[in-house]
Amino acid sequence: MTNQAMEHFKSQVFLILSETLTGECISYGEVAKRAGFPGYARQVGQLLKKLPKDTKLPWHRVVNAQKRISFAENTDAYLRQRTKLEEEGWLIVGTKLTLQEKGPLNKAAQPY
DNA sequence: CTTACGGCCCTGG
DNA sequence: ACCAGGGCCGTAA
Repeated sequence: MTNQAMEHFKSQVFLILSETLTGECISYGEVAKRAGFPGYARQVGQLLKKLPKDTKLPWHRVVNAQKRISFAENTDAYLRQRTKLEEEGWLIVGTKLTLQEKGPLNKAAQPY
């Protein structure tokens, strides 16, 4: 991939990210696909990894294709993501943690 | 439910 | 040029 393509890819990823709303979640592969680079899921991960910790982008809304957080449970990165997702209405369960099945909330953000 | 494998494609040593 | 290692993915057992 040329540098220019990378730049494009990068900006597309950030754009897509900025467009994912509260209560939604998207997979790495899906982001790559929408960005016009199917198969570049791992690159998406690498980009997110470099985001400044004070970023406004909702990096936590990106999970793997199995709807699981892609961090080991013991890590703090895992904890940060989990906390954020729970704040947005997601239910995270089990030792291996799974995200709630029913897609984007739409009307779900409100607890009751 | 779980692990194992092959394929994926950039980074950094 | 080589190689190892990732915020991955799909399939198969």
